[in-house]
Amino acid sequence: MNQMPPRYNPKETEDKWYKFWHDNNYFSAKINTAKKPFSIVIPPPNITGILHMGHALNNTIQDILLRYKRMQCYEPLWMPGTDHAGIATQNVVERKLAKEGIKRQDLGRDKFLEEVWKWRDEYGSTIINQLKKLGSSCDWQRMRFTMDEEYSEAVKEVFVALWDKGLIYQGNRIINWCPRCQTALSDEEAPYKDLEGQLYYIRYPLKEIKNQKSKIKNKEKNHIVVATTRPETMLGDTAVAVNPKDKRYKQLIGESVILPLMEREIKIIADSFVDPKFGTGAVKVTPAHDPNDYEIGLRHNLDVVNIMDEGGVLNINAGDYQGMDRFEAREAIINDLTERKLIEKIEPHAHSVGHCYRCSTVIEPYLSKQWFVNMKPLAKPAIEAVKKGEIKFYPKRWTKIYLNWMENIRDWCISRQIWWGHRIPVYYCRNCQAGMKYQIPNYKLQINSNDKIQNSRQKNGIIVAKARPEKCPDCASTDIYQDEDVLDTWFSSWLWPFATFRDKAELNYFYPTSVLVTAQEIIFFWVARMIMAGFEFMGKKPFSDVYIHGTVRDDTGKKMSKSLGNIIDPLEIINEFGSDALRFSIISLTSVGQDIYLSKNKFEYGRNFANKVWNASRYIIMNLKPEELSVDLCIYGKSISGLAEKWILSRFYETLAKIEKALDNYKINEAAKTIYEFFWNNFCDWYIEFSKLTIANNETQVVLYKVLEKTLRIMHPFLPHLTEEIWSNLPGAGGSIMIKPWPHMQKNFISKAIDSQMRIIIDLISSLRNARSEWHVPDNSRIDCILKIKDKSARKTLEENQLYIKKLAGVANIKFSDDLKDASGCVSGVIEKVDFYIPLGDVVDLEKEKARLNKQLEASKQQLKGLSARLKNKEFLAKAPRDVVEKEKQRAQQLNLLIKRIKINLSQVSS
RNA sequence: GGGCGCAUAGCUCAGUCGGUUAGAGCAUUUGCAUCACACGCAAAGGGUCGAGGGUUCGAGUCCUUCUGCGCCCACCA
Repeated sequence: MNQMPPRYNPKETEDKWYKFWHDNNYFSAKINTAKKPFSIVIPPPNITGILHMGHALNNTIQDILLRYKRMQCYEPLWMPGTDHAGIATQNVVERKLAKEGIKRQDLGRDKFLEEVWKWRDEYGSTIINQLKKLGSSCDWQRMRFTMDEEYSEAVKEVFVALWDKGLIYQGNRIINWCPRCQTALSDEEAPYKDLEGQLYYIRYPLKEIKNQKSKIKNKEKNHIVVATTRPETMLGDTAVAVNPKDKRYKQLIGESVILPLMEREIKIIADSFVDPKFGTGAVKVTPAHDPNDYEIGLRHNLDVVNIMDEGGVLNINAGDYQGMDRFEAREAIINDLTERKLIEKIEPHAHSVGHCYRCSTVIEPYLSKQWFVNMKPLAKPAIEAVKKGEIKFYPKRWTKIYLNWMENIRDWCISRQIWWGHRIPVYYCRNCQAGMKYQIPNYKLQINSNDKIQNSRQKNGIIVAKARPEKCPDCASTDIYQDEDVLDTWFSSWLWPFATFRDKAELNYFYPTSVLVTAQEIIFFWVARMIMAGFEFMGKKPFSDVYIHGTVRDDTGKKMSKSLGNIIDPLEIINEFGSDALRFSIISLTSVGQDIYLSKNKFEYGRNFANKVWNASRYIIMNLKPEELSVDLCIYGKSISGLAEKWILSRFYETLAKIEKALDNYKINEAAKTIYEFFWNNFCDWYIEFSKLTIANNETQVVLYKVLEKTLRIMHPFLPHLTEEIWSNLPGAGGSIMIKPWPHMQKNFISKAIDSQMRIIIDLISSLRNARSEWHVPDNSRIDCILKIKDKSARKTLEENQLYIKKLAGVANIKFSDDLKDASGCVSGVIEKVDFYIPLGDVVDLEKEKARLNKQLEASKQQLKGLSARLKNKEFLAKAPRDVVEKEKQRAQQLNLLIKRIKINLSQVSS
C-alpha cells in the first residue's frame, strides 16, 4: 500500500493536484442560500505582469483565507482577472514594435490596437498560469478582464452617470505630463523623488525705471535676481512676482524687467504666494509650466506661454532654443546666461521632483485640456464608512493614512493621451464647436478661471453618451467625432468589486465582498477609489475588511524590482523548494503589515517543514491498521486512558483554538507558527515518540490517526498540495481534503491537569538527556536511575508512565526510592517535584559535578533573592492582584525547596 | 514641513491585557547513520530588549525626549 518515498517531492504532486481540483470544479462558486458567502476579488495583475514575490505573498494570503473559509462551510468565491494596464501595456507593445522599426503612429490607432490585442492574447495570461502554480483556488471560469465588453459597458455607464451628476468636467489645467509616454498622469501616478538639484540665481535686467524712489534705492543694481531650479522655463516667463510686504522690492512693483534671452518685457507683480525667505524673494512666473505660477497667472491675468511640445522639446515660443530637449535647453541657457554675466550664483539644492510611475521620466508640469472628476462629493461616504468602522483596515494604522488622503482629496485627472484603454465616451459636434482639444496654447492665450465644462445641457457641442450618437441633439449635424483620449486605467479598476459580476443575483449574494487583500502601494490608486465607487454606484461598501500586507524586499531592505535586478523569482523557488514551501515560508515571515525581507535560503524553512509533515505522515500511514480506525473520536475519546494520548488531544484542540483566533484576525503568520510548533514540537518530538511504545494498541492507533487526520485538515490552507497528497495515501480518509470540513472544536479534550502531568515527564526526560550529554554517556548505552519524589500524584504519574522515560531517555531500570544511601556517588539532578540520581560510577568527576550543582544552586538563589524582595515589599502585596501575589508565593516556596534539595545533593557529592 | 513604521541572540524575526525565568528559525559547538525524517534526532552556548528620562508595587511591553534606518504625504520658485 505504502509507496511514499522518504523525501517529499513537490514536483510530482503539485501540478497533479491542481489539475484534480480544477477538473472537479472545486474552485467554482455558486449562489447557495444555505451557506454564507465569503468573497474576495483578486487585485487584478497587469497583463504585462510576471509573477513576483509580492504577488506570491498577496495570493498566498488570499488562498489561505479562502481555503479556510471553504472548509468552514462558507460559499467561497475568489474572482480572478487581469487589468489592461493602459500605459504599461502600450509601452510594452510599442517597445516590441520599435524593435521592428515601427512606430504606433505608422500603424494608426486601429491597427495598433489590433497589435495590442494580439499581444494580450499571446502573453496576457502568463501571470495567470503562474498564479496557478501557487495553488490559487480562483474560480477561473469567472476570469475577467478590465476591457471585457460587459466591463467596458460599466466603465462608460459610470462616466455618463458622473457627467450627468456634474462630477466630471473638462478643463485647462497644469497636470503631470510624461514627455516620454506623452500623456497626462494623475497626481498618484507621478510620485515625487528627492533629487540633488541646483538652484540657479538669474539676473533679470530692469527696464528703464519710471518710479523715481525705486531708482534711487536700486541705483547700484540694475536688475532683479530670481531663483529657479528649472531655468529652461524662463523662456515662458510672463512676470516676476514678489511678496507685497517685502520691503526690498516694494518700490519695484509695477515696474518691468527685460526677460533675458527672449528680450521680452514682463511686469513685476505682487502676490502673497511668494515666500520672502526663499531664494531672493523674487520669483519668475511661468504660468504654462508650473501649477503655482498658473494660479498666479489667473490672479493677475498673465499671458500663458507654452514653450514645449508633448515630447518635452522646446517649441516655437522658445526662440533660438526651439528644437532642443528640455534638459539640453537647460544647459544651453545656463551657458548663454553665464556668457552674458546674468548668473549670480548656482547653489546645490535638494528638492523633490515628480517621476512617471511607468517609465521614471521626470514629469513636466504641463498645461493642457483634460478631463477631471470632482472627487470631494464621492469621498464623503467613503470617509464616513471608515470612520464608523463599517470598513476596517488591518493593521489599523492605515486608517489614518487613508482618511488623511481622503479628506484632502483633489480632483482626479482621468484622461490619457494614449490609445490602449477605454476611449472616453464623449463626442463632439463639429458644427457646434471646433474641437479644441489639442490646440495647446501658443503665445498669449488668455485663460479663464471658469474654464470648466460640466453640464450636459449646455449647448457646447459636447455629447456624453455610452454609444456614438447618430446626430447632434442640438443642431442635428452628423459631423460628429469621438474624443481621442482614453481613460486612466484606474478609472476601470475602481469598479472591480462589482463590475466583475455579470449576474444580478450573484452580485446580490456575493457583494459586498468580505475582504480585500493588497499592498500598501495602491491604497490611494485603488483601495480608496473602490470604496468611493462602491458607495456611489452600488450604494454599498465594496468590502468589509482591508488587509494591507507589507512590501517584499531583498535581504538588504531594497524593494524587489526588475530594474534593481534583485528579484527572487517565485517560479524558481517553486521549482527548487515547491509551491507549498514557498507559501509556508513567505507567510511565516510576514507579520501583519510589516515589510518582508527575503533571501533564497529562507525558503528552506517551509521546505523542511513540508518534509517533516510528509515523513511523520508516512511513518503513521505505514503503521496504521485501517480496520480499527472508524470510530467517532467524540465518543471514543471518553474511554482513552493513555496519558500521552490525552495530552496530544489536549494540545491539538488548544492549537485549533489558537489557529482559528489567529486566522479570524488575519494573523496568518501566527497561525502558521502555531501549527508548525504543534506539529513539530508536540506531535513529532513527543507524541509520535511516545506512541512507538504502544503503537499496537487500538487506542494509540485511533489517536495517531485522528490527530494526524485533523492536523492535515488545519494545515491544508497553508500546504494544499502536500496535504492533498498525504490525504490520498491516508487509509480511510477518502475524497479530497480540500472540500472536507474544518475540524470541530471539542473543548472537553483540553485539560490543564493533563498538560502539567505530561510536563513532569517531559522535564524529567529532558533533564536525564542533559545529564547523559554532560557526562558523555554514549547514545546507545542505557543508564539506570533512581527517582525520589515526595509529591504523591507526581510519583504515581511517573510510576505509571515509566516506560516513556525508559524509551526516550535511554534508561534501563528505574528505582523509586526515598533512601539517600542509594544516591551516593551518583550524578544528580533536581527538577520540580522530582530528584533523580544516576549511578555512573567512575566516569564522574566529583569536582565537575560539584561545580554543576553549584551553578544551578546559584541561579536558583539569585531568583529567590529577587522574589523574596518583592514579597517583602508591602506595596507589592497591597497593590498587585491577589493571584499574582499568590503565584509569587508559591514560586518562592518551590524555589526554597529546590535549593534545599540541591544542597542535599551537594553534600552527597562531597561526602 | 507633516505623518507612519522599525530598532529584542551573530543573522532573520515572534513576543497577547504591563506580572518578574524574553522565545523561534538559521548559524555556532558537542554527540548520533537510530528501524518516519540528516530537509533529521539529542544536548549546549549565546541577550544591559537602540540611548536617556518618566509613570507603576512591577516595563521588552505604557508616556516622553533623543539617535539610527526605512517609508508615505505636501502647490520645497
